[in-house]
Amino acid sequence: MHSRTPDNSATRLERKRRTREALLDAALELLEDESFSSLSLRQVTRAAGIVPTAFYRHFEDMEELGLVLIDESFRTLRAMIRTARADPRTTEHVIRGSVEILVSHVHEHDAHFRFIARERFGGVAALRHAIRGEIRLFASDLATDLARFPNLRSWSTDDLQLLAGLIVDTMVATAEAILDAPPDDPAAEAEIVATAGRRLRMITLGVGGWRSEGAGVANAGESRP
Amino acid sequence: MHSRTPDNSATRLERKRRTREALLDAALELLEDESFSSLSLRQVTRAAGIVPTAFYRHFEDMEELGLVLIDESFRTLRAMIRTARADPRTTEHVIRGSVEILVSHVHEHDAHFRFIARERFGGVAALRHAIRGEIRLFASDLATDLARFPNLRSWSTDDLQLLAGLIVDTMVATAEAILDAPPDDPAAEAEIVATAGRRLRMITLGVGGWRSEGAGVANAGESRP
DNA sequence: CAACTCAGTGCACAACTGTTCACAGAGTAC
DNA sequence: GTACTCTGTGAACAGTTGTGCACTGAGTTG
Repeated sequence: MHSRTPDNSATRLERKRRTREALLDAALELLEDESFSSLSLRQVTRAAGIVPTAFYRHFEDMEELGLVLIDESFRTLRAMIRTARADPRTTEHVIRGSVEILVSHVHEHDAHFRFIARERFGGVAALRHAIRGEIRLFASDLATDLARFPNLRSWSTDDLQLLAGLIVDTMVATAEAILDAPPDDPAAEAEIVATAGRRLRMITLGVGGWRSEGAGVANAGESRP
Repeated sequence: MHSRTPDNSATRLERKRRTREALLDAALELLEDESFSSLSLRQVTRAAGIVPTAFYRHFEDMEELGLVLIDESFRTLRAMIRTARADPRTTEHVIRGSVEILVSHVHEHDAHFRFIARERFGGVAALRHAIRGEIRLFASDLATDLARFPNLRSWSTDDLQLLAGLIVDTMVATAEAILDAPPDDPAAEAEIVATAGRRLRMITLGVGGWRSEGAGVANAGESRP
């Protein structure tokens, strides 16, 4: 072991990782004011403190950087929901907990969430599709989790997907509302949170009376002609 | 009235109106592929067939053009919903009719809706706020309409707003899903429509068992501490 | 018919964009 | 210690952007 880079081992890769992160951070911050498609490579490198051409040492494209940002964002989101499901007792508990965790995480990673909300239907097709795929996956995960609740155990997977989709959409709308609310206005935010909770409760009330079209009667009006 | 421009009266203003419309149309078409903030004045004028500087004869700004587009879009939306409420018998009728009308109008004015969906959380603050205001107003209108239903007559305005918001959000999500679906794929779209109907039905089922926090018990957990 | 209005033109400018290329110099490998 | 690797540099390119300015010429007006 003559000179196996004894203690400052990752010095080179570490430096690279750091400027890469600087690029991502700079982009994320710039994206609070404008949308991705209008964000230029030069702006990002300028904010990151490197020369434009050095960008290509880390990403082939601005699009590639955008996809990495999406991946980052949903990684935190996934961590969030895992916490929310750690202690699932009743639906009421889950509702209250989910909303709380959603809110706190939106605040903690607000730049990421703002980026996601903005690009969900933004100008860059690749980002749109990536985000849409992640949300779909998210709803799918929720559906399998919902299957564990006693009062939903008899539901068809189709109905569970329906319910999960409705819940996820409500959560997405809530997150978007929080991001759009005036910052440092606890009253406005409290109302959003309260509304989110009531909405979810209203939805779960519908669950009690729900009877699937595909189960009880015939499968009427569904994609099967 | 010696020469009150007898029959070709609006020739001049008409020509102006026409190129103005050409600008708006060109912008709308370009906006199908990219977001507003990345759309340049020159692109629009190029597509409209005029020279860049002539743009200023019609709009002071690109932003002003954007706001006009939003106004246009919601004008058609408003016309739509007026039709949907023309014959309100039962909630079931209203649901089915609303979804149908929404779908047909999204198709008819898909460029407008795509623009709205894209800029709802896009990079330009002025457009975001304008759209958000219009949607809020939309939900408000729906709430007053809901008040006419027998089974909702006893509801508080707060609860009606809640319900209306939930419905509008679901409709918005549906419209966005339709726009994002592969075009000319009737199966995918039929599924979206079916899901929308089922979601709305699930929500209205919740209505039956709903008991307002502010009415029956105390106003628990609301913004009043 | 002469005078005027004004939508659209054409040129110019400085600023910014993405990407190329040869090159520096610190970090690493042997 | 020498040779190599590779992140970041700096100049240069062709292209695009928004906007100012003096203009043309058709449409309108009295």
